Amino acid sequence: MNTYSIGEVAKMLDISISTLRYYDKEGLLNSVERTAGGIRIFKDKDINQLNMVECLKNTGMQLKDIRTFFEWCEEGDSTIPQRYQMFLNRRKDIEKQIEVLQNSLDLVNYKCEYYALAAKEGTVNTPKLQFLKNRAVKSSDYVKHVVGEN
Amino acid sequence: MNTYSIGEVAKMLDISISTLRYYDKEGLLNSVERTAGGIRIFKDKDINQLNMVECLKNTGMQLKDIRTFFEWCEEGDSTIPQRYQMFLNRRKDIEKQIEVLQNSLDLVNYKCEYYALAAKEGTVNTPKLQFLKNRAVKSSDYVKHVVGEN
DNA sequence: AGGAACCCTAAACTTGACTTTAGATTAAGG
DNA sequence: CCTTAATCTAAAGTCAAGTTTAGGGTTCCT
Repeated sequence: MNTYSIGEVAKMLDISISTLRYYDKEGLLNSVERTAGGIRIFKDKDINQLNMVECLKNTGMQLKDIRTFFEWCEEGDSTIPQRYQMFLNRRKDIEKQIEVLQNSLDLVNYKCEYYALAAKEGTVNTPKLQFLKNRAVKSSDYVKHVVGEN
Repeated sequence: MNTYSIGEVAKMLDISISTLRYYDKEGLLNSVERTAGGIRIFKDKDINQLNMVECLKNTGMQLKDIRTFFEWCEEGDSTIPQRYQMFLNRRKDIEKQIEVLQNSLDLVNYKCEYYALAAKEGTVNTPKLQFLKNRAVKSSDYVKHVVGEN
């Protein structure tokens, strides 16, 4: 089993040392060991847990909820239902986020087209842009809803 | 042209009144008019701008950058290149975010399967779960990278 | 044994995006 | 005119997720 200092972990995972210590304080690194002198010794298991933290954080989960999940894991099989429910919720949440982003991407794609043309024409006041706008508005509910003058 | 009070706008867009005032203070509502007595009068143009704010916020943009964009819009055609570049950047950013979320979703989907089975078995210590894990790890680089014990 | 490089904690500070509070003003209806 | 609901501002407070600072300890190498 490999071991790593906090500095090594910071480099490996591209997380700052102070963030790692902060995570520890917040209970996200329950299992890191220490030397007799109090210095943290990270093992592969901890690296793994940190990867999980990053992943859950990416989905918009708060640290305190991630911590709760790890606590459930430590509590053992009795918390399987909670953990299952958490991942079901997470799934719904992520799907919703992707949908929202996809809508924004539709609008942004339209804006890219719009400004590419505006850049070529040197102005925003040209009939070609009206044409573009009409086309976009017909193709997407979200674009129709948000598209403005600029 | 319709006009709306701040309270009406708040209800229509499901944004709190204090948030609207905060946006105004932060320069995101440059064009709202006021009565002689100083009360805000929102027009459709402002509603539109607020929709744009929501959209850009959804993509993770900061208010001050959204404000900069609106300032560019007011400056006129000379800022078309900046605006174009902004939307190109936004597009890249959103695509990256969707990718990250998709990876997390892959892992979460695996976890849902995992815990569905664990819930049925009443425990996490069963050979069936090992089988599931091996299968998942073979199918996705990201799942392989993050999947841990729980 | 001594020094460089690394690590430690506690506590205060930062940032972004709001929300809350307090006290005053305005607008609309009877 | 008077009340009442809605609005206003300025300033302080909140919350999450860190970062920074200050002042010490620990390890490793020679």
